[in-house]
Amino acid sequence: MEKHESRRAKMTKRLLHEALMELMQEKPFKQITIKELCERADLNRTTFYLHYADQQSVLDDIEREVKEQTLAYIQNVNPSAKAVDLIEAFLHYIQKNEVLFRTLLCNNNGDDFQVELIQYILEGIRTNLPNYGDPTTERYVHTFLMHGSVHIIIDWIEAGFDLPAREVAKLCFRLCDSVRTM
Amino acid sequence: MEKHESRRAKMTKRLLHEALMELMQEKPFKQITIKELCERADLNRTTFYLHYADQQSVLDDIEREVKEQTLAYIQNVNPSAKAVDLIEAFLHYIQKNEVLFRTLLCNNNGDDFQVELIQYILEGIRTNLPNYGDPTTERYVHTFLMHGSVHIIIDWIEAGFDLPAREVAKLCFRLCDSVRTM
DNA sequence: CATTTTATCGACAGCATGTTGATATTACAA
DNA sequence: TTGTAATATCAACATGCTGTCGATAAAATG
Repeated sequence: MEKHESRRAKMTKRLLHEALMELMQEKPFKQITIKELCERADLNRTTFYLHYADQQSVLDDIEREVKEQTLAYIQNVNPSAKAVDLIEAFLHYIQKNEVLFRTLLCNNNGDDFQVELIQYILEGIRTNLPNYGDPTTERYVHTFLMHGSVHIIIDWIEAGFDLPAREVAKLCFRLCDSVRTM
Repeated sequence: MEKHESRRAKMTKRLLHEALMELMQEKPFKQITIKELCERADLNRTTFYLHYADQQSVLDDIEREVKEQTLAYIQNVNPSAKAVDLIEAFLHYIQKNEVLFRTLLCNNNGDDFQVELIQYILEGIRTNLPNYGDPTTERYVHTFLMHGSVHIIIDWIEAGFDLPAREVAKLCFRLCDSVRTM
């Protein structure tokens, strides 16, 4: 009775995850009701409450999984690779899971997943940041670089990958570098 | 009968605006109900539906007003001022209306007001952007600079204005400039 | 097979929603 | 000032989603 709590339960959660992702491609997250989510997942509404409190909890769960899987993917890349190569690997991973990332990143669901994910990834990659002596200035520069990079990636997804991943990775790298040597 | 549709109506809308801003300082926008909003504004719920369809419409109205007023303020600054001075004027305006901007900018209400406002303002100010020949690259650089600047400003508000407005303006300007000469 | 977990079902009260019709109040204009 | 149109109020109603309950059925484990 250690793991069999997770035989059917995992399947149920998976059904809810898939149903939510489907619905999020059809309408804004705020408009999705629990009732509707259960109908799509073909589950009784009572069952929902055995696993989640509300829609946001389901989304949180999905986002947590995606973060973990993405980081795992990046870490499997040759760890001696340069920063720009790691960014490129990240972008390739996004391309391979286009619908997933488009759904999660390319609209404002009211949470901070956009920044959280990419910050999570980019901070693992983090190249040396500029050192201005003043920690306040450094904090602002860091904010600037992070959010700038985040939105390049989001725009890239929204534009249907109109540049090769390598070009985007190089551009991000150059932009951050130009600030470092400012 | 041309403008008297707006004598009491304007007041009603103003009450709703104020009530919403109050509530948004107390809880996330998503949790605010129409019923609650009307109670706070001391208005009958039926009256609400004479003016707005839902909470988001009220917020849209507020955001539109703030955009207009902010732009008007910026445009009253000496138009021969340098870009960095216009940015500084913008930041001073934010400081003078701290609660307002903190409420509207410093949480994810699920709309795109953050970017819209600041992009709206900064594009009026727009200093020459780098010219790379390639319009796609230019678009990405523009995205990078805009969102980077937006979030410096948001962080600055959240940090309780821990730098003088002039310093933040200069920092934004320098960061954008370092990219232009990249 | 027996036990525990998980899923289903029907039902329920609670609450916010959006609308309606009747009525009162307000603002403006003649 | 008074009449008229616009607004605001009020009570009421049907509707839909919510969260919870108890009882039951199905499924997984050992």
